[in-house]
Amino acid sequence: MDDQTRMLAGMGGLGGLSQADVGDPDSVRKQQSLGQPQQDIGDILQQIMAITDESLDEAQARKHALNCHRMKPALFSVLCEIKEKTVLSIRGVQEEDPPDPQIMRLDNMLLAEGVSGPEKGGGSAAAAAAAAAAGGSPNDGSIEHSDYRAKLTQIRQIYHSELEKYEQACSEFTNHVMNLLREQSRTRPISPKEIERMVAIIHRKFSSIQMQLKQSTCEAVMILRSRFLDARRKRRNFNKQATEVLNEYFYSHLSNPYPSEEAKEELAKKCGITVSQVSNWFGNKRIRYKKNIGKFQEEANLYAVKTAVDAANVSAQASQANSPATPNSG
DNA sequence: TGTTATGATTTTGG
DNA sequence: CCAAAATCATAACA
Repeated sequence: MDDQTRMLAGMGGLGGLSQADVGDPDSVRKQQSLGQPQQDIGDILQQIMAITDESLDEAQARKHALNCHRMKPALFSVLCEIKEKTVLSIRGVQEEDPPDPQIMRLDNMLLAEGVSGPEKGGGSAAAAAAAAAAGGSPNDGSIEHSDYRAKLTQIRQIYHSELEKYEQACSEFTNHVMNLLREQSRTRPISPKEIERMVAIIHRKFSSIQMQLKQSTCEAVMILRSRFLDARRKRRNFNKQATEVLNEYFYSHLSNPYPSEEAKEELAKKCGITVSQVSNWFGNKRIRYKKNIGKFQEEANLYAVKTAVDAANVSAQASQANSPATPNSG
């Protein structure tokens, strides 16, 4: 709380309280009568200086007395004027918060990752978009994906609750300070403009804390992302039956091994893999077959006889309807 | 432990 | 945007 006291102390030096001298018609009348006031002011100043030497109780009583002094409003307005001239002109220039590029970047990233954006629906859409952007193909419905989304949701919840806490603390503190200043503005010159400035300072402080939160959230998302990508990179061979189905299709369509979207979907269903995995497989197969036909000759023959056998079986089964004596080989 | 096979990702070209 | 080609990373194997 050192900061707080320092900030509050720093406030004292600025501004004039306009309503203090406007509101009191006495101050005008008193200022007009010369001679007497000069002595009064000297008197007041002397008493103010003397306060520091007195005990707390005495000082308190004296302060109250000074507050009620008939010359107080006049002195007050003079102080305001002086402060206005000396300090405000210097400070008034470098105002207006420049939008921090750092925090803008963090904001954008959190938005892009679906952390700070709209809840649930939009969030998962953004996550899917992020996943799609990370890899060429969206891997639909995989275990890792839902895992990733669950973790992201967790991060989002933590982020939002922390953010809320900070915002609440900020507004509480701001209110506290504002009340304090308003209270003090009765005894020392504090302009509303200055209270505003004070609030801005507090908000800046809190937003720097928020930036830390955003930064660590970003880091967490990045780590999660990289782990997610690593997990996706982990290769698991397709089962034997799946590769068989794929190879069968490939070698029986060797002249044009480009399955249509529907064919891909069917193959995917048969093999228990995704459509993009089917596409990957055919992409890899085409290029690798083309690169070294010799190496795949054996395989090609194998599947050629396989399909031939299948065809034979089919025709056999067809003929079985006519003559049920035909035996099938295993 | 080195090599190959293979699924996934990235880069490139139309 | 799609497919080829290159490349990466790991499973499977010798």
